Amino acid sequence: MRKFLEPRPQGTECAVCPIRQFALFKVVPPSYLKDAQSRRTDQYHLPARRHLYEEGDPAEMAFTLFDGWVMLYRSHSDGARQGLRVALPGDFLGYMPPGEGRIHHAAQAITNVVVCGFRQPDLHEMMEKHTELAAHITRIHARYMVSCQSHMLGLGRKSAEQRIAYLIAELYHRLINRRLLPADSPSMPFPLTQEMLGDMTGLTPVHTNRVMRKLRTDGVLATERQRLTILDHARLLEIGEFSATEAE
Amino acid sequence: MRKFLEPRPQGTECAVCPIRQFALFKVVPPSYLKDAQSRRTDQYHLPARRHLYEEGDPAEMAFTLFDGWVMLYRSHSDGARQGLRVALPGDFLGYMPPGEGRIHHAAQAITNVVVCGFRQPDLHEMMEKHTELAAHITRIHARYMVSCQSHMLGLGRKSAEQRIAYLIAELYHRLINRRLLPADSPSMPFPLTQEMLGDMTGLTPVHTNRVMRKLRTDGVLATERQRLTILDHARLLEIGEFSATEAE
DNA sequence: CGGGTATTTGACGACTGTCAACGCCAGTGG
DNA sequence: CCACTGGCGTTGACAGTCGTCAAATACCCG
Repeated sequence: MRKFLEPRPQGTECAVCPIRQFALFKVVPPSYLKDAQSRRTDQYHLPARRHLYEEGDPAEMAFTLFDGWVMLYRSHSDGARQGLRVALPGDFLGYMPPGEGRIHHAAQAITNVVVCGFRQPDLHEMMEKHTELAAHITRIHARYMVSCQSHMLGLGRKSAEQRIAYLIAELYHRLINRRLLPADSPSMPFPLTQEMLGDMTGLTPVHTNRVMRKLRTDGVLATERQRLTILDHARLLEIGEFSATEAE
Repeated sequence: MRKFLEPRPQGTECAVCPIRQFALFKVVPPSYLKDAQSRRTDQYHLPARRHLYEEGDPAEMAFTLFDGWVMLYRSHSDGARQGLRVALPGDFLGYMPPGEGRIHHAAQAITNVVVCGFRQPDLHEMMEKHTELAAHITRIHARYMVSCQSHMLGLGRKSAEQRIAYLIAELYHRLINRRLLPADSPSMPFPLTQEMLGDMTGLTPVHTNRVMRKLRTDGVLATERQRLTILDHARLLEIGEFSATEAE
């Protein structure tokens, strides 16, 4: 285990998002769970802003995110970051198939984070023994791919306002679908800084701010510290062209 | 088989790119090949500009591309298309894991195309029997994901010129890596219209044209009908920030 | 030769980026 | 308790890349 991953201290639960399901194992029969348990490392804690891994790191470990939010991104030569995905509790990060040496993106903790780590070779071995696991990882990847493609459509063809509205709507519905937020809650935890919002949407922090102001003055949403309230849900979906059926 | 897929007439081989390997099966032991052969449909021919499938189609079939180029894209509400990937011979298209009802992108033939189709349920069944196949599809997906992420970095953070240079360099190196083009060939088949180039890079056809003109007058490349010659390979990679190691 | 498609070019405008400055707030240390 | 500091959010002025609109030219195929 990397040295910056330390056992989680008592009483430091992440307030943002407690997890209630663990994506990697929920479809695996209980008999395999023992195998899995014996191979996984303990839960580890990573403070906000630290990296779980960086671009070019050897692909040693994959992680299930138990608690907290993580941003996956790639860097441009001028230092700008392009966000690839906001990982929420239950997400599976950093997996690479056998033979791939290095990971091509970075993962940075947005909040304090709890992960469960697996060694990649152990995962590959388990996948060979348990086809359900292989099928499940394939399914997870296919879903990521679809959301990745929606994201590409946004980056290439949508306006700044549409991209931001889409991202907020997507996060909101993913939280609800995972039971990390009550289905009727108008407000949600929102630990992203405006700079990170810009990273995800391919915008500069300054322009992100302008768009957020517009969404606020238009009465679409309101922000408090680390929280976001959706005032006009229908309009948010309409602006972002997000349909509630497409969230994972 | 869909009605628009017709058996390929004699003597209509696609001149652009003959295939020499079939990605889906090259790692599957010969004993499984018989199983695969018995399940796949025949080879089918699709003329340029026709769709293999469209957004929202039920996910019945997946395809291995034998010959020709295919563009995968998603559409924006205003009708603009965002290209997701240019599929080359050997690529695997349209696969969805079990339980997914509909495909979320469209696939349009750029050139005349030959594909080999598989019914999705057959694929799912085969994957359960043959873990190598499941692992291989996972590997294919992971690779697609990485190139998808490079594409996102480009859409979000690179200039028009960088995106176009990157795309051309990527296509060139993918053709070479698949032995569809001699390693030292300075020129390549290039059946994309400038409009499709713009679709792939998130630009308008007009601006695509301006960038292509600049690349031409700067002596980086030259175009003839359906062909593209790279005059200054080093500079093309430099502009696009493409490193030859990242092509599939 | 004719009609449709693709490419090319110019003028203009808008969306978004850049640069710079200021305010707010939380945490820190005196 | 208060000054200090650093991070984040906010705002304005200005610039530039890229999109829009329109039209002319070149090219392909029947």
